[in-house]
Amino acid sequence: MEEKKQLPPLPNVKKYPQVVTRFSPNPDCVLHLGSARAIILCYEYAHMYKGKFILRFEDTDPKLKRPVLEFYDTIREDLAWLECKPDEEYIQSDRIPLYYEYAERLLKAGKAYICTCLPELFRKKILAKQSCDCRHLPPNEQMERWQHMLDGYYNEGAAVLRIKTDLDHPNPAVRDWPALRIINPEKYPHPRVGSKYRVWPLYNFSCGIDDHLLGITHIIRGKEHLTNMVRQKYMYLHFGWQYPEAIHYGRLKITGAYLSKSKIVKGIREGLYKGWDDPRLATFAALRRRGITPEAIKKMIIAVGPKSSDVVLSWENLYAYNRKLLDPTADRYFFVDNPVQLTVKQIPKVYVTKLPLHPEKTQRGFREYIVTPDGYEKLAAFWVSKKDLELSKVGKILRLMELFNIKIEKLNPFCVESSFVSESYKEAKKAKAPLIHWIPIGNEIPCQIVMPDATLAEGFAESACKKLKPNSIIQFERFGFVRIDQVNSKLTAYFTHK
RNA sequence: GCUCCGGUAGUAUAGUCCGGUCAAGUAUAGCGGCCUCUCGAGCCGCGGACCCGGGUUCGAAUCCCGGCCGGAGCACCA
Repeated sequence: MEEKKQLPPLPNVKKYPQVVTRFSPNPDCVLHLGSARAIILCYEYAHMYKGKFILRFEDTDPKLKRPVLEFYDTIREDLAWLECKPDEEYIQSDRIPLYYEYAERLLKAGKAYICTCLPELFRKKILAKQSCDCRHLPPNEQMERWQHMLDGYYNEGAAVLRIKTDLDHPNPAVRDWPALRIINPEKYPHPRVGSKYRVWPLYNFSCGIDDHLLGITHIIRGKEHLTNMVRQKYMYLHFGWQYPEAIHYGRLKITGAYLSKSKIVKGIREGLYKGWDDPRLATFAALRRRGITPEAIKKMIIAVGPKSSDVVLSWENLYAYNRKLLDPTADRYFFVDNPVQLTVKQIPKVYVTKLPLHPEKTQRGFREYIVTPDGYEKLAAFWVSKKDLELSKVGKILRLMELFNIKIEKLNPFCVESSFVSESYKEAKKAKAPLIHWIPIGNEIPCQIVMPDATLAEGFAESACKKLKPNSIIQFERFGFVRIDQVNSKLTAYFTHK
């Protein structure tokens, strides 16, 4: 049984009236398993302490990481699917004037400056722990330059607002970091606010301002942001703000899956993947389509916890969590992969078989099939999997599950002949007969199963599957769990796992 | 190269702050058995780990130093 794994306590909870966390994606791509750690940790901690969970879209780069309108919604949907609904939502592109206000405050206080140096020149200076000339200009001149950033006097790339830090800081990356830059609004309009703004905040600025303004008490994000915390702390010092608690967890990977946005986007653009929900991807859309439950993801993430070391999860791990949730609830059906015809002779009577929908929960009901022996030979025909017959030879005894036992008499490539030997299960056991599943010919529906590697398994599902609803997760016995995707004249399902 | 993190069984995690109860717990995977009209589930059992080397100490997975390995950051990205 699965232990009820608890998250370790959050630091300094008592310091704050209420715990507030946030998940802040850039809506430039769909979400994938790599984001699960941020989302679930933030949500779970907020709820653990009866706090607040905020969704904040960080869409302040209309040029390099251009947001896409549809992803705002898919992210909201993914969060809803994960049952991590935010209490509040903010969009940074709506808050640009606010950032300007704080930028001006810093400028006026001499805590920031507008730098018009060539990037290479600035780099050289900062590496040598030297200040550039712009740094010393008085506030009124800085304000003038600031106006020029806003009014278009400076072109894209000509000026940047920098936050003053310690030029002696051992890490050159934190020295006088850039906070706002110019992006040509005509060339790079923002999908939400169009060409309204030409000065856009960089991550450390907008994130730092918002974390304070929204009252975030605990920042939970990937450790790639460790130096960003160091940078932002200088700004907090300038404003006299107190920096929130910060937890930087390690990267989460899963063996064999690409969890990088750029690779996913590239694969889709090149047609390698069929869409955001291609089964080979570890996007939430793909996991959802494959029948991975949000609860399984949640349990796995909570088990992994907020450690700062990287983790490489295996699919088996995720499957194990999922299987535990699915096994008690999934109804059982037969699917014959790669069907081969099997005829059985000498069937003594009409068989009416009731197959339980769940082996341990017969109250869930049954599927019923009638096997009527026909003609002089008292013959009936079935579909069985090629794989099951490949292992048998003439003379071998097999049991058709919940039906009767047969003996193989003739093996042809597309048709196997056999005859009835006995009815009881006990005899099958005594003979150590393999149990195989079957579908009476005439009681089938064509069925296609999309496998995790995007290949197809084709065959027949039993006719009872016609009543299934898309989205339900069932188990095809001896085959694996699948999620029903479409039901029409043909059944389409996605393979979940064994 | 520089600046930071981190290294417990195949995988993940507990323990590391505040040394002994840890010859190291748990889950999953593996193996064996039982059970079951699924190759699913369940039950029982088995094997499997503290990166290396020094030091401190009566005693170190836990503290100190050195090394090795892994990761992250070093963008007018987030």
